[in-house]
Amino acid sequence: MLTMDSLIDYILRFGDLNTSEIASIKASATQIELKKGEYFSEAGAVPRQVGFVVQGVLRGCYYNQAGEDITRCFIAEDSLAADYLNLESHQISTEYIQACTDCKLIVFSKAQWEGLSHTVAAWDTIKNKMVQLCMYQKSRKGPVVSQDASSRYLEFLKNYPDVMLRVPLRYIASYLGVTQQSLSRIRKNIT
Amino acid sequence: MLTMDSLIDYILRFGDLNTSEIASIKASATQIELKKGEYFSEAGAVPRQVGFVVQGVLRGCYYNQAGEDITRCFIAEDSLAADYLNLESHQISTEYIQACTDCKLIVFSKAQWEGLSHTVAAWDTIKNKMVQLCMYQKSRKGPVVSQDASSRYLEFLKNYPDVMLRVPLRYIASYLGVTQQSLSRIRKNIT
DNA sequence: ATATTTCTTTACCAAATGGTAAAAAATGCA
DNA sequence: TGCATTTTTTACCATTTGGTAAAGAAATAT
Repeated sequence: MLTMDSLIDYILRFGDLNTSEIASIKASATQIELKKGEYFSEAGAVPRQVGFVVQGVLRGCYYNQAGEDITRCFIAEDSLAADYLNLESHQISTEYIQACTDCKLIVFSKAQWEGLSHTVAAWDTIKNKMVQLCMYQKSRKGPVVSQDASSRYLEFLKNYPDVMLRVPLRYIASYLGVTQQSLSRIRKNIT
Repeated sequence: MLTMDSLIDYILRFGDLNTSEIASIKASATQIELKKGEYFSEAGAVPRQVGFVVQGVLRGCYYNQAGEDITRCFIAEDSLAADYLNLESHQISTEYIQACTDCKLIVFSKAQWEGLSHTVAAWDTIKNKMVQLCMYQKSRKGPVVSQDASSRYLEFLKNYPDVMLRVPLRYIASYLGVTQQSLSRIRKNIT
């Protein structure tokens, strides 16, 4: 289970684990693959699982009032794909998580994810730190409303240089809050 | 100490407290007042305290690369005024927290805030839940880059109806990512 | 390989927003 | 109250962005 190692490395950034704890984490998880376009989780349902991205890029997205498909965030390697908050609160999720490329994920069911607190001493602390870092990064790396479209695009290139090359431009356009025509124009002017 | 009660009520939303725990929380805190325009915390320094807003409105803000004063968030009654993440990580804060109106706050020094884990059993859990809710609300109630300026303004009115009436329009303008002239025009067109 | 589909760019004009300036209104202070 | 300061509105024009349409490029499937 070599790919599990990237998950363990990730978790070790948030707290220590002994050998048996590492084993129980590995035993709780399963690996899955998603084809480009497939959904990891869907709006309208209570979230049932937490994923860790081993390979590929996903996006969190929803349909706005006008029915447009809006990308709220990108999720690439070495980060969590989950609706953290609605997972704990058992509330219905308001957004989809969709694979932008073929993906490999390590997946925990909700019960497995939360059950780890029985076998991993610091699990609650680790879990909290992970969720907080995810939320923090999203807010810090995300587009800022007070910047104009060009600046938001340049920031995006800095924060997600690899994502840029791997997902369709229209996803990036809605993420940055511009039409794809505008984004195309902006790219032209910058080059 | 009647005003302490609003703080205790707030904390009780995140976990249970017994009588002695309530007493130790009250004993750790002090009350302060801020005049309109005064700063609760400043950029460039490691955050030293956590505040709970009893009365008034504050804003989190920073100067962007062009030197413009940008409001990133509003903090009104019954919420926490703090740079949560840099508080724990001991990192230098990148933004100010400034009183938009005369304010009454209940304040914990960093040592007091963290020391409560010794006297309040569920303190770490409570603290984490509070921080997560704050981050979540900011992301959910904040302006969305994919909406146009009018929609962002209308959303703001829904989410912060009282703040609208208590802070200068220019703070709201930078929060919504428009000039105050544009916001003035938008308000005119809506009425 | 060819056809089909999807994605990206370009063009045109309308609409929204920014920048500068100044007037009007509201607020605070002596 | 009257004066000074701050805040908000209005106006003008330049710039940016959106909407519609279509062409070109790239990816995918047959």
